[in-house]
Amino acid sequence: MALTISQLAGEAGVGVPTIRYYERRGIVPKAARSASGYRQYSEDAVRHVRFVRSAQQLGFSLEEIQELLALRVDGPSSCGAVARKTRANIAQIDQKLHELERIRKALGRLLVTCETKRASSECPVLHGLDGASHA
Amino acid sequence: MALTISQLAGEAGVGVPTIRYYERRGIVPKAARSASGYRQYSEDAVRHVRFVRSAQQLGFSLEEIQELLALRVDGPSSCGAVARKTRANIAQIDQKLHELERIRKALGRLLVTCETKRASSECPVLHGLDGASHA
DNA sequence: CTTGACTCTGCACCAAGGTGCAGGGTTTAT
DNA sequence: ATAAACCCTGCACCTTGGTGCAGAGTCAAG
Repeated sequence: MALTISQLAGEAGVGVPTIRYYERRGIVPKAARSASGYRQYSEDAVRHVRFVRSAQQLGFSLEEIQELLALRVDGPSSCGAVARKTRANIAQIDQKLHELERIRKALGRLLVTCETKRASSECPVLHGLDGASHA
Repeated sequence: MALTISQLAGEAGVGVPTIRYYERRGIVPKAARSASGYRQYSEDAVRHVRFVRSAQQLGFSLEEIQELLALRVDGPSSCGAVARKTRANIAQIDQKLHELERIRKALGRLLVTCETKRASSECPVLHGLDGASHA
């Protein structure tokens, strides 16, 4: 027996409009319709939407996920392509990690200044920010 | 002598519309005007905009920057408040770091599977994503 | 005194991933 | 049989940090 859109949404952990949005975007195939025009889904659809959410949690954009799904249709022959995309994503994440660490260090330095030079007339954090563009 | 908006933008390393946008948002005070209605800026404005850019680079949103600027007006007495905000930002960044590391590990695991089990009929990356929501 | 570069205002638009609403039809439970 | 809860479509709107454009006025150089 088929699932309604809200059942699918519930199973997959997303909102109802999100499913319709995915369908419009082509991320999920167009659903079959009942006589009265209601969308009907199989268990496969649940797995499909869960796949999308999982990939999103791993930092893939919807556009990238669409590409991954297209590769999946091509079968195991495209495994190498998927691996390549995954490696590219890892590289992107590493870059974000470095950037965040840079920021963290800069903020940490500001805090240390703040605690050691509390007596000065200017707040060292705000003062430090004035010239931080060279960081 | 006063700076024009494009001179300010050039000095501060932003675009001209960005300055007007900051003014609309209240992130930069309303500029004085010449007889013909042109905005006039002092060197202080350059420092002000640079402050905004620096804080942005440190991961503060424009809304947070607005709060920081408001604190600055209150003088050094609010240094503690600034430090508190900075600490909150560091905590937020640490959370992002953990999240990215979690993602990185998951992607790395998928890749390893991909390389060791290449022979299987399903691409392990795509297969792995199906259930990755429990990660 | 004209030409080109600059400025003004207000409005619309962009990414990304949705969310919300109006106005109508359907299904389910009581 | 009727009310609640669900579904449909299409459209507008939200976030954040801007960007682009049209139409009009202004400033500096030649």
